[in-house]
Amino acid sequence: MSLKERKIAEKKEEIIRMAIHVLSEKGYHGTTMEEIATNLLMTKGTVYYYFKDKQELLYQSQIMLLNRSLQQIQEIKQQQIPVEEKLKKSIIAHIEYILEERSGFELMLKPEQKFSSEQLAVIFKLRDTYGEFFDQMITEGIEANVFHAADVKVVRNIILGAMNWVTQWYAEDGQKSRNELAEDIAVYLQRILIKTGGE
Amino acid sequence: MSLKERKIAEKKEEIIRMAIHVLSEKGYHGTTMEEIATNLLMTKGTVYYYFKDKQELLYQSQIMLLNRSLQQIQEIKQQQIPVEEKLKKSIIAHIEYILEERSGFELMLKPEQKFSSEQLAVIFKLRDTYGEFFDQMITEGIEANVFHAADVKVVRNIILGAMNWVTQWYAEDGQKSRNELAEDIAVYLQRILIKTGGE
Amino acid sequence: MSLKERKIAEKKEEIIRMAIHVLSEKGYHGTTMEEIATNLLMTKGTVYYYFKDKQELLYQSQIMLLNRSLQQIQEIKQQQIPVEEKLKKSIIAHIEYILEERSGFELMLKPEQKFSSEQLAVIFKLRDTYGEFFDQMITEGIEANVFHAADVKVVRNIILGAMNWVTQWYAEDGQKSRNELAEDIAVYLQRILIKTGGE
Amino acid sequence: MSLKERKIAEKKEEIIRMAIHVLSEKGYHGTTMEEIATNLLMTKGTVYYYFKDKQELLYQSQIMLLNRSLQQIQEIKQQQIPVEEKLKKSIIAHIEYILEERSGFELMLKPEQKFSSEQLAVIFKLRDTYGEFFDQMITEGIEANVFHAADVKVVRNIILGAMNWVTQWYAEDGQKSRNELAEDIAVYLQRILIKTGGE
DNA sequence: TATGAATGAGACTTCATTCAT
DNA sequence: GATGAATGAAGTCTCATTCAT
Repeated sequence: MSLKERKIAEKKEEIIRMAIHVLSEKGYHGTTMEEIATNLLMTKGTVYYYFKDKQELLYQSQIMLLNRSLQQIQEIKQQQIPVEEKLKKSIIAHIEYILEERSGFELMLKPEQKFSSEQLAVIFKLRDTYGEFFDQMITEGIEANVFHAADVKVVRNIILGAMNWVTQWYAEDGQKSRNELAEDIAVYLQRILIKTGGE
Repeated sequence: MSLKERKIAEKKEEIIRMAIHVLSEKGYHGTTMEEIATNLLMTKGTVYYYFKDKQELLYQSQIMLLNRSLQQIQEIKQQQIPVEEKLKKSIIAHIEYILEERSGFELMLKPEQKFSSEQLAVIFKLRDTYGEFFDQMITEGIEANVFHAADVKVVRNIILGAMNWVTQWYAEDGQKSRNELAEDIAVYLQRILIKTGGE
Repeated sequence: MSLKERKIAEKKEEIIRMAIHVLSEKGYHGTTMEEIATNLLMTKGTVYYYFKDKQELLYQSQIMLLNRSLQQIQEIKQQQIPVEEKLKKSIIAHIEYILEERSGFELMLKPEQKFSSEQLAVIFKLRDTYGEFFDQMITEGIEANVFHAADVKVVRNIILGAMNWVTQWYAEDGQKSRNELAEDIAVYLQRILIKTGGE
Repeated sequence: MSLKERKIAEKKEEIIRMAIHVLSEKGYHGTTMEEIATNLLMTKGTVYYYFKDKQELLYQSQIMLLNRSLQQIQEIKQQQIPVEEKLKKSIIAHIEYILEERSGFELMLKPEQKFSSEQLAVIFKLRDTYGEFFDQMITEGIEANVFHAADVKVVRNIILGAMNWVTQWYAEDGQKSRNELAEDIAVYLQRILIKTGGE
């Protein structure tokens, strides 16, 4: 039984991965069940066997993306390192992940148009939780007197925007590797927060 | 003749404005010719009289948005004020404009999917020009010894990302007005560049 | 304008007539938009231009059938003839109409499964009104001392059932014409109600 | 072996009963193999193990319904009671049965659309036999000088129609129990046939 | 200029049916 | 005997687009 369930879970994940992939290239409306299926060498019918409709599949895709992000940042949070270090690691992890999946945007945009209200509630909850991790790090830094920021939420969203935007301009063939780029951006973004000597 | 042409131009602009509006709410695929037309109290046929197809209409919309942005920043560039001031004004103008139109994203994303290669060439040209304005300001600041940045292009894109992302999280009902928000963000983003005393 | 509206109304009616026709042969689920369209030498798209969806088209079909029936019986009601005569005429008209359209049943069955609650409300209202015409005739006959019946509603439904069932067994090739058959049935059904001498 | 066969027969009957049940609520096209199976806590595959296809299953359902009806009326026929009494009992039995199963209609309607010609031959044979029972009772009554009717077949079909229609209007919550209703209808329908004093 | 009827391609979805296990 | 994963045909519906008026 557990074996069978795992098989199903695997198949579902396989489909979700493909959905995320197509999604990242074609966008929500441009993604068709046909294309997802064909890429996996199955028929539409099979996809519908595992997911009741397109919305459900894309919702699950979004959930998987969000959960993975949350897991990453949660691990970083538990490490015994200075808060500046945590923030830096979080930024790097986020950028590397988003470049890996290349699908950050399509699903983030106008989710109200795409999902049901129950689905939205879950999605917003996860997003909030993720955002709050950043808030906590920033607040912690302020309390430790290494950061300064009048409006934590604004700073958090500046950081998120700068990170998410990366998929729109980073060219794989560029001079910098993903990791180098992520490191650089982390450094620049830290400058917004870090307190400097004189102050 | 010139009068007739102006009339046509006006009609086109009217349609483009509505297209931008619908686009900002429904996204590229979600925007239908029908809806654009109905909102303007005309029929689809009329829209097709002025624009040969949907792609052309949305392309013109994108062009209009980009040109207006360019105009704004060009005006700022010509002002006789310190470079920090110019950058700040540019950031504020960009954010206010993007919040005004709320359509920055849909068209910015994955333009390869939406436009023909000729159209893309024009779009990328305009985007580049816009980006270069920021690059120039940053470079100018570095030369004037008020900014510091190892990789101008990365910093430019951090700034663009942070600004564009605003549409995704700014709530009109919030405590801050658009202008206040724009000012705040401008201040935070400057921190990335501004050289501080000790250095 | 009125001309244009009439044109639309005509087209709609043409489609409705065909819908009723196909419906009477294939049943609700068996009726496809494709078949309705093809029979009319148009494409599905055209049908959808006039009716927003299948449900709406079949609902309009039902409404048309009911309204025509109501009109018939209303005309009979206003005639200055004895109540027995009215009932007889109503029965004959009903049977001839139902044999003409051959679609009485499919739409009458389980309407709850087919229509929205607003649509159902209208349908039930019309059905009730129609049934009440029969009730009124029966009651009138009782008051005039020519009919007798303890439970008017039961008798009404016996009559309706007997009439509607005709489509299930009447063979066009039979010895009796539609009119003869209708007359016969009317006579038999009257026996249920007519008071006989001795009583 | 006989045990095994009985087991199979039982399973088949179980499935048929559920098919009849679902059918009565959803209609022919609305009934899915999936729903029948799920309601029985089995899978579609199992249903297909016992019935080669949907048509076969629904055909068997129809046969079962018809055979049960036939059995009932056959028992009544053999009773040593006056013919009026037999007819009355037959009517009551029919109505009670049809209200019990609530599925009389869906399968009776347009069987040509649902079954193969071999299947149809059997169904029509059974229906005819059933109808003839009524014919025989009517004829018997005429010969016994208690009934009068010029066209037996028409009267038979009036009776069948009135009875079958009951499912369309009888409300379980009504003032009358099923039995009371059946009795009432039987009385009214008898009026069509019974000879009155003067004649 | 403007309309709106008509089209057709393509997307989503359902479901009877098969088949290997 | 029973299962359930997989399929494919068919149906509903949307929408960009055309064209005669």
